[in-house]
Amino acid sequence: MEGFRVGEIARQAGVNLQTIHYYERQGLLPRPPRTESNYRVYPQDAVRRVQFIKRAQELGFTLKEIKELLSLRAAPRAGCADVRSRAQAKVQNIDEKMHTTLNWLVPKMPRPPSIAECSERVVRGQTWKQPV
Amino acid sequence: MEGFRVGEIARQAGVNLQTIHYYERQGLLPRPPRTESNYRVYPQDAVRRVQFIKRAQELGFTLKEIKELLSLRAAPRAGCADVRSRAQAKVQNIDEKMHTTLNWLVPKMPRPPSIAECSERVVRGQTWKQPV
DNA sequence: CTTGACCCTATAGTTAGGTATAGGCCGTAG
DNA sequence: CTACGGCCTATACCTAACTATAGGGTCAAG
Repeated sequence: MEGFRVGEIARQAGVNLQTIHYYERQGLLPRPPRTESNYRVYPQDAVRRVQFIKRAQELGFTLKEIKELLSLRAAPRAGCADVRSRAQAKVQNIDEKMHTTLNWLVPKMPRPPSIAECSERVVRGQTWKQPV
Repeated sequence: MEGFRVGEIARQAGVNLQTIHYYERQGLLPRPPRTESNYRVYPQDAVRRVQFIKRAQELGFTLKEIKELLSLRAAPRAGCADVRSRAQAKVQNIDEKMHTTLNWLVPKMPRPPSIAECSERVVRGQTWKQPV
């Protein structure tokens, strides 16, 4: 009655079953206990962990980096600052790239007030009175 | 005397020479004119285009998406709103993921004021009085 | 007591995005 | 003239991150 089987975890997390196995082999998911018949049994918490991996990945973290983040999170209580600073570094990185990229993309804006303001506005989700 | 050869572009953009060829094959870089002896001759503008590709990639765009962005940018003046909205959508996407990811990462914060504020602070690069 | 949905391991194949290599031409400095 | 660096094409190879397949066990329903 306790726990879920691998297919259920995969379904709930929206990934392929083989992906779960793959993450386990790569050390991203702890090896779960098995039933008598050798089936993996996961806590429902596993779904969130897989979802976290997917999100972090879409933020540009590699699986290797995610593994590190997860091990830091797992650390008793130490490493908290590490996790924060790593996440922060990544975010800052993304932010910088976002700005330079937008600065390059948008100079063809209609009467742009200034390239800086232009990308600033894009970042903030604001629009112009005269879209084109 | 006009233009640069492929090696120079690659060097200036900080990528492998073969990468330039690869981008050309994928339609990300226009086929440049050639010399008598069949050497590619690029405008110095090509460097910025390659750098843009790299930055956009690091923002999570695939080469396929970048190709679209570039073609929109190339459009006479139409498509400007498209470029903006695509960049905007991507940025918003990243932003959302950043928040949910951080929300999951940081719950082990020391006396966190609230999970929401916690991740908010991380995003803003603020720290706590008692880091750990 | 067999069928079907599930699980297991192991291995092979796939896609994106490069990177390296082979075999050969250009062009200039010695 | 020949050595050397740079370029050409074509092809092969590589890594990350899956995804599929083969061959076989489990187990509850009919």
